Amino acid sequence: MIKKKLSIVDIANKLNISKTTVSFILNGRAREKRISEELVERVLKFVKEVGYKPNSLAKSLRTGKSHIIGLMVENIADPFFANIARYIEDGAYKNGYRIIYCSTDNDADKTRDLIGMFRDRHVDGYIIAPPVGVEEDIAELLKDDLPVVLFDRYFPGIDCSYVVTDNLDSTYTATEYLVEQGYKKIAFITLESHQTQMQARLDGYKKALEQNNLQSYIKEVVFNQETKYMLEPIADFLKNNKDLDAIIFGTNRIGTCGLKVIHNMGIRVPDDIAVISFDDHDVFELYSPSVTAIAQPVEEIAANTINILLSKLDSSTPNTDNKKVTLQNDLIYRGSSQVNTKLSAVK
Amino acid sequence: MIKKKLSIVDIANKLNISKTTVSFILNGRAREKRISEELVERVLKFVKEVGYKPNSLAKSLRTGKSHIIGLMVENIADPFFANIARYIEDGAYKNGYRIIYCSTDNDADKTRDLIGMFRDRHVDGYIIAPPVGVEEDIAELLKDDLPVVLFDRYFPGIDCSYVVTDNLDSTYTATEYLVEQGYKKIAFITLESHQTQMQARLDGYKKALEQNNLQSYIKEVVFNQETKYMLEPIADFLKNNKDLDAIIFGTNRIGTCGLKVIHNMGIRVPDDIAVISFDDHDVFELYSPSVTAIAQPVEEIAANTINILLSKLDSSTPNTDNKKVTLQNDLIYRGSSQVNTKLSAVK
DNA sequence: TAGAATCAATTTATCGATTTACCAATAAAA
DNA sequence: TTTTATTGGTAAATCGATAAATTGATTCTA
Repeated sequence: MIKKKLSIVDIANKLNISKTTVSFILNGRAREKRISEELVERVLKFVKEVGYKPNSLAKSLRTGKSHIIGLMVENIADPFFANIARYIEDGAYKNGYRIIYCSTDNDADKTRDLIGMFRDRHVDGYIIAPPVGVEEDIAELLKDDLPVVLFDRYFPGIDCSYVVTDNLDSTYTATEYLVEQGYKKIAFITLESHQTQMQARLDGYKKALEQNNLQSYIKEVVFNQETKYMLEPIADFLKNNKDLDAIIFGTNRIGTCGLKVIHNMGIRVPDDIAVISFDDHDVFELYSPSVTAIAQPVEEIAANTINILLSKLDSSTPNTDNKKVTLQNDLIYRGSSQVNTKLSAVK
Repeated sequence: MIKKKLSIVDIANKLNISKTTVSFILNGRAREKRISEELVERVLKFVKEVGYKPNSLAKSLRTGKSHIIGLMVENIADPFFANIARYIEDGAYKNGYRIIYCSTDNDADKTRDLIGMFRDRHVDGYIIAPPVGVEEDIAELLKDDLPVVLFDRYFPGIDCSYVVTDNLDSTYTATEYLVEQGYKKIAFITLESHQTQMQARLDGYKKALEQNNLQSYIKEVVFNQETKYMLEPIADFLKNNKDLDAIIFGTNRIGTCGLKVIHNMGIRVPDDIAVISFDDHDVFELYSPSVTAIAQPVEEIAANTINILLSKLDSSTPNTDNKKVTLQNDLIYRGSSQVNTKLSAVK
């Protein structure tokens, strides 16, 4: 007894009226089209009764709007992106939009392919944490007047809305903080990457060291999904630089990997070595003693991103300039009695 | 110079042939429809040249297939679900399917709404970690012959494919393990939930205690997105049960929350209290000393789930019976020299 | 009183594909 | 010679919605 799905034509036939009338009523254009109250009610009642729902594919084909937002993150399994995905989902959902997501793995070719797939599915808007190498593809989207918001990183040469954090200032402040505490041999262990946010983090570190005439110790690790392949190079680096007294990790992933190495090598934090990591994570809070972290305002990032996109999608708002938002990170001091401080206040 | 997207009609016109012919050629039905080699080549060449891609909305409307899979998890920000989402995405992607996801928050009403939304978007298949209360909605999907695979939990009364893990055996073995070590006052702190997997975890704990004539200490915490609201009840429970010598946590979330409380209260693990948590997490590995965990085979769960769904979607495979898979969890012994063991080997 | 405006819908076109049904010309079979 | 098959396609129907153009009846205006 499979009840075939009803179409608008079925509704119209059952009520002996035209499907257009039904369409107008269902789209709230009854008054505008001067359709009698009585008929409106009759239709609405019947529609509710039989549980009719318009086929959104057909609707999308005709209107060109899919009410779907394409979300491209580096890796949905990464807690930073997973959390952002959740907040974005909530914001979108409340406004009648759905999310179709995918992970780019920072692979430009894969990303290009995914953008193409989003395009031919006619997503209404794009939220992208873009890998290096897709500048032209983003530019293409913009040229075709499609709503795009980048986050986490951006392309300096492209005029596009984005939401990022003050990466450079954060690592600068964190490094300065370590210097003030008397640390001299401070390493920066990060992922090998040419993305703006990763470069900025590195630059902040370099800037602080230069200003203090300290030597830099930089290790760039190649990303790998398999944790063991990330542990080895970190372990090697630490073995070859036994005199380090502090480390800053460039991402949460490298930070947890680094802690595993430190843990395995029996190095004590902060007695043997001080540690600060970019991105906050339960691990940093629970590690003994807990680890100071540069916490990105995940909820704010997501809220800004989705709101900018929604306002672009809202045809009633005039097509204003692209919004470029830089949010402040929180340096969460741990392992001492200090109070957390907005980085601005530290500067 | 925005180039309007080409349609199949444009292609046909430019080549002075019928759109039907173009369609046949593009869908690989040229031979079947006896279209000349020469024309096939001419069309394919031209299509590639102008970069024409069929509008997948129109295609979906006509064929009824969207090549989209709907994925409903409890919360995409939870590392367990985020990881599964990632593996499922990969499996789907390789087979030409895309994922549209949403978080149910274990809310039956929200889930019902989301199922409805997936339906009218004509997703080809459903992957759902269902909350209690949507039995009828799942049954409805099945009645309409839509491909559904549940995971993480299932409904005993409904004949539907699912992939779960041996929750009962896992907590049973974990509890037995603690008893063998000489622990007597073992608590089970879990989320308040009537889902099958949570009940099974609780049952495993109870079973082991009963067999050993030990008293049970059970605390069920109400889930809350805000961490602080989960810390309080756990802290209260621990304060009121100061003589506990071991705790088993029912999920990774409650486990990390529990560790935070333990950490804050200055309780030492395992000197003051032994800890085992369901689900593995970096936190458990890095906590000092590290925490024994019941690791669910995330990749296997995802692989089984997506494969079962894909085989349902593959019309060439006959519509076989529903597959009901129970995978084994890994008890990862930490904080001692023991080797990890498949639970089966322990039994 | 002819023409315009209003009312309350309806008819028809359209979005961009797939699919069914058909066709004209030639070759092979009966 | 008539019938049937094969070749190489095409025209039209269809999926389920929205949008534009149209309609016939009534009422208002000059």
